[in-house]
Order: sequence, then C-alpha cells, then structure tokens
Amino acid sequence: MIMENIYRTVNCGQLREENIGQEVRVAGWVENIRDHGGVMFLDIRDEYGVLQVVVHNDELLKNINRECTVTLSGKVVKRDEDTINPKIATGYVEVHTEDIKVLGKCKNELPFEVATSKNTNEDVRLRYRFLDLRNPKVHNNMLLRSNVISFMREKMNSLGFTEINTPILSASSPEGARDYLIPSRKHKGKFYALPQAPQIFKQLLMVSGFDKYFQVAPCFRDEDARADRSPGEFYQLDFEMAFATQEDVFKVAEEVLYDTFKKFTDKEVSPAPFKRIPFEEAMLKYGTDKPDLRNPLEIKEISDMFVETDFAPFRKKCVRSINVPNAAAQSKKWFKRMEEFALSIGMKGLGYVKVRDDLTFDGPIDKFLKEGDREELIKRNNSKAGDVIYFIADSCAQAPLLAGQIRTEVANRLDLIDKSRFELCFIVDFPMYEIDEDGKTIFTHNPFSMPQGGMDALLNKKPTEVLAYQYDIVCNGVELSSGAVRNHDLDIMIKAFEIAGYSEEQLKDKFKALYTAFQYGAPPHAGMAPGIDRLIMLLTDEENIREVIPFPMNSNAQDVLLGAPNEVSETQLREVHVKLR
RNA sequence: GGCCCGGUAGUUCAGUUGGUUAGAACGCUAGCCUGUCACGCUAGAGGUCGUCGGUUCGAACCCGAUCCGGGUCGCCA
Repeated sequence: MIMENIYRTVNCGQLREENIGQEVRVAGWVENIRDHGGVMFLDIRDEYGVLQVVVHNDELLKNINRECTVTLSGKVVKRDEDTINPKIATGYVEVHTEDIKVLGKCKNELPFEVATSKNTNEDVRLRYRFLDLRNPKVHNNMLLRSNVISFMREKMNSLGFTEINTPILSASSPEGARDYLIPSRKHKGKFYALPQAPQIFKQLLMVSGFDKYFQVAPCFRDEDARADRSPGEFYQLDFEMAFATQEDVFKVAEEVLYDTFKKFTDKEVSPAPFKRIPFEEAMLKYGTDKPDLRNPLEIKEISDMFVETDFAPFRKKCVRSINVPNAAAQSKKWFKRMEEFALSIGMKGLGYVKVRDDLTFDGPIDKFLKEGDREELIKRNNSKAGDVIYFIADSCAQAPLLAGQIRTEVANRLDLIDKSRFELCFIVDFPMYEIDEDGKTIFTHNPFSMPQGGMDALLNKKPTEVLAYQYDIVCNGVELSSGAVRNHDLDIMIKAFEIAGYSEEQLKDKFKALYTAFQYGAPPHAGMAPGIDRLIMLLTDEENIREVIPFPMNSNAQDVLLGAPNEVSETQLREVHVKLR
C-alpha cells in the first residue's frame, strides 16, 4: 500500500478490474510512448509495476519523454477484450488522462535502454547506475537482497542471537588481507584501519558474556577483484556462540541457510544435516576444497598401480583417475578438445581409455597396463562398458588440483551438473599448519582456530598432521563461509604460535586485545560468517557479484559514479599529516 | 605485477589480401497514422574507428607503445 498524497493515490502495479470506474492519480517513470496519431499510449512504471495510460490530446505530451517522472490523474477504464495485455498485472485496465505533469525532466538521449541495460558494457552501467537500477531485473536483485538480509536477521533473532555493531574505524591487523587505512588527524603518523572482518571484536564479545552474537557485517579488504569477489567491501552474516562446539555452529548454519535457500528459490535444497567432508577427502575425491556436489564425477587414487610402470609420466607420480559414464561414444574432436583443455591448465597430456563391451580397454594408455590392472581400474572406478576413464598424473601437490579441474571441465562439457539443485556441505578438518616454499611452518588458515586435540596434539604430533577445528561451508562449488572453533586457551595459543615461529612477545604484541582478554576467563566459542553477496549470487543465478550489489566498485576498485577514490585538498592532507610523494 | 580477451554512432555490434563517401539494428529528430503494448511507415541527424607514434602512395584494418574495461593467476590468514 502506498501513502496517498498529491503525487499519487495508487501505485503503477495495483489496478485491477475491480478498480474500473475509479478516479485515480498515479506517479512514475515514463517507460515508453506509443504515438498513433490521435491516440497515444504511455507505459508508466514504478517499483510496483507498469500501467498503460491513454491520451487523446498530443498537446499533453509536450515535454514528456521516456524516463522522465510524471504525475497524472484520470479514470480507470476496462480495456476492450482484444486489447488486453496479459503480460502485465494491470493489463485488464488502463487509465485515461487529460492531466499529466512532469515532475522530473529527463534528457532525451539515454546512455542505454533501461529495459535492456544488462546487455550494456558494465562501465557505462556503473556510471549511470541510478538508471541501470530502474531495470526491473537489476532492481529486483536489490529487493531480493533486502528481503534475504531481513529474513536472516529475523532468523538469527529467533534463534536467540543478539545483533551488535562493532567498530568500522579500527586498528590495522598484522595478518591476512591488506587493510584500508585511514590517517588519524589527532595522532600524527598513526592510522585507523577498516576491519577485514569483526573477528577480534566478536571474540571479545564472547569474553564479555554475550552468549550468541551476530551482525550483518561490512568487511573491507584491499585486494584485487574477481567475478565473485567484490573489491573493497562486502557483507557477511557474522556470528559467534559461547560455550559452543563445531556441531552447534553447524546446526545454526544448517537452519539459517537451508531456510533461506528454501524460502527464496524454487530449487531443490540439500536438507540438513549437510554432508561433512574432511578436507583431505575433498582434495582426493573432488580435487578442491570447494567441491560442487552436483557434479556426479569422482576422482580415485590409483598411484599405487603405477609405481613401477614403464610409462614414465605415471611412474612414481601421483596418479588419479576419473570415470566418465557413457563418454566412450564422444567424438574424436571431443577428446581432442579435452586434451587441449588439459594442456591449457599446464598438464603434459591427458591419458584415457574407453571401456569396451567385454571390459577390455581401447585407448592410448591401455598398452602400459599390466595383468590385472584393467580389473582393478574397473573396480576402483565403478566403470562399466561405454565409460571413459581419464588419467591425471603429476606431483602430489599438483595432481589433485589438476584432477579437480578436469572433473569440473568434463562435467560442464557433458552437462552433467543438475542446475536445479543447491548442494550444501561442510568441509571440515582443515590442517592447522603447512610448510611454505622456504620450508617454514605456517598457519594454513586462521591462527586463532583451536587445534584438534589441543595441547596434546601440538606437543606430540608433527605440525602438518595437526588438524584444526576449522571449517568452510560450500554450496555448488562456491565457498560461502569459513569459520572455526576458536582457540580460547592462552597456553595452547602460545604453543600454536610458537610452532609457526612466533614468540609469546610477538603474539602479545600483534594480538594484544585477545592476548589480554583471554587472561580474564574466556569461554570456549565458535562461529562462522557466511558471505551475503555470494549467497545472493547463488539465489539469483548471477555470475558477477556486482549484479547483487547496489553501488559496486568496478574491478579496478573505483566508484565511477561518485569518483572514488579521488584526490583531496592540500589542506585535508596536511590535517591528517599525509605528504604525497 | 603476470597472462588472456576487448575498445568502431548515444547503445549493441558488423566491417582484411590495406583502397572512393565506415555500415546495420535499437535509440534520437521531423512528418504521417485513433487501439498499440518491442506499434507501424517515410525522411533525417549522429563517428578524432580509445590515444600517440611507425610502416605505406594510402591504415578502423599491419607494427610498436600507451590508456581504459572485463576475465584470470598472484593475492584474498
């Protein structure tokens, strides 16, 4: 319902047959003008819909052109049977007017057509984002975004979470992404930083006794963009729970995410409990830590069969296989194309065999197989006649990732991915540490995650064998969120940092707030932070994150509409003690 | 920062053995049209072919540099 005022008594989407005969006033944008000489039709659009207006006096249309705003009054008239337009909700009626007034003039030449703005180059769209956002498709993405956020808020509230705002002007953090820095006026040479995430604050809130915290949190990272990664800023549904375990966090995530997907799409959603897939298993079976579970293909480990092979590319390598059902009938060209793809991602080649009806093999790799290998391959891959088995061999660092890319590519080319589903899973048991190229032990993910097994594990296991209570949520191959059970025990934290080469002094220095707070009774706590923009991308089937952000920056981290970043005056610079060089 | 793709009318695009005056569609302007809804018909305006330099008798086209946009790798604990 709209407020009745001097501009309108009804909106452009609400008139139906029952309104016939009423005198109404409407306001909106002139979407189109069809002048038949003697009779003219205007389509008037607002957020609620489109309404046809009929004018018989062309004097009334002077100064009126497309995309200007108008208010007009007139009678709601039933359309003749043969002039009904079933494509619009108001298509049974029209308004006949003799009184139109322009409220906001519009330039005659538009930078693009509103109705087809999505086909326009993105930089033009962003420069005229206010026009682009009139396009119902673009507009509706923002309405959906609003509805999703408000739904999740209500959901979190109903689950007993408290929304608490944490500072935007904060301190630079030593780890992670590059910070956006804000020079301080009152403290020469010092800087605030925009938060990459409210991580430290939410952990402090746990120490403060807030049992369940959440926030629709803006996060700022000065890193380069991607199609699914907004440069600068993005939003997370950040939450954290005291006295909670990993499974407690999963229950909340399952409820909130399942309900959100269910409410805002017609697609099938994988029900709770979502699959829990250990990191190691994900890397083996899917060749990635963000698997698309709609893809039916699975990678198998077969290195042991080729330790002594005569085929040099496989010998003593990490060898993986992927069985592709019914692919043997694909054309020569198809196999050639797959091989070209393999070369393009840095593989030396892409071996395969076709499984014949008698379960013997046909293909370049067959001649290197030993007695019994064929049976074993068929067994491990669940192959049947007419299938194709692909072989991926490389170093143990590379082979899983390459196999993952082949898995995805084959599925895409054969259209094996069921687009009508959302498949959610948790990736769990991430390793706590890894060894970098210099042989140094470093944190794999979040240094604040609790190592599984606590102090015992840190003391008794090789660092690379220690797992963390660290997890991701993945949906259809998109990483929606990571999270962790946090390390709330200062002794364990000191040890964990020591393994990664940090002294207690360094820890204290770098993470002063947590280091201090944890000396005053910290509860065990855990949480996560699903990315809202990516969630909306999934819900709207958009491939670019800018389609779900009202005023996105371009991929070069510029706001071309307002002109950010821009130069500032010498005076402003002097005030904040910044000298350019 | 590396790599890939692109930049021609307001918009989307076409345009090579390098050759007169660079095209189309939509949009815009003018005229005609009383039932359209992607209205129709007729006419018209609109271009430093991203920029700079080079090759050539001649460059939108070939070469080099540069700028801009998109994607990707690095990066994003």
